[in-house]
Amino acid sequence: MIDHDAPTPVYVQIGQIIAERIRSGELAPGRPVPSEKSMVQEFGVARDTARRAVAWLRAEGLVYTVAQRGSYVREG
Amino acid sequence: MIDHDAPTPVYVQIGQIIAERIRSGELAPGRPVPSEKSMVQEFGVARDTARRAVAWLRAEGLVYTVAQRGSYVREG
DNA sequence: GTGTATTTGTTCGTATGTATC
DNA sequence: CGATACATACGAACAAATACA
Repeated sequence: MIDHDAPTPVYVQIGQIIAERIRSGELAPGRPVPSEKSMVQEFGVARDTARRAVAWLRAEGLVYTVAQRGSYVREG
Repeated sequence: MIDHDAPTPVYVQIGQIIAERIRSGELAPGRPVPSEKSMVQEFGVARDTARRAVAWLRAEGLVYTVAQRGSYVREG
């Protein structure tokens, strides 16, 4: 799943996996994306890495984050 | 603000800027100095460099650091 | 209304790898 | 070779706001 030896940073790999779930419709607009904690568990990474993944998704314009709530798939 | 081409290391330049704020009274004794993160944002450097700046300020005896809390201007 | 769990926000500590000077 | 600088990654601790039983 995650390749720590790949040239692509782990946080980008995770971001791309989530992005694929969005693109495929598995994660529909308005729906919450996995929490940092669940990403830590699912991918076996540090919270720092999970946070970077979410930040990457935000930078890609795919999600938005609400403090103390979570991140959600952007509409449109 | 920061001159990456100067002979003085960037972390020292930042340390001197903070030191000046302390000397001028802008940062009073007991008050927290900017966090590593805010230094990263304000000066556009890596966290590593921000940490070196704080370490420099500690070495100069101007601040002390509390884990998971921050660094503060030394009294006296 | 009260407490507990969840979730993001923020902070410093540590280590590794790469590149440059 | 050593110092500097950046990027990545994991760890630890606490705060604050929200959600829920």
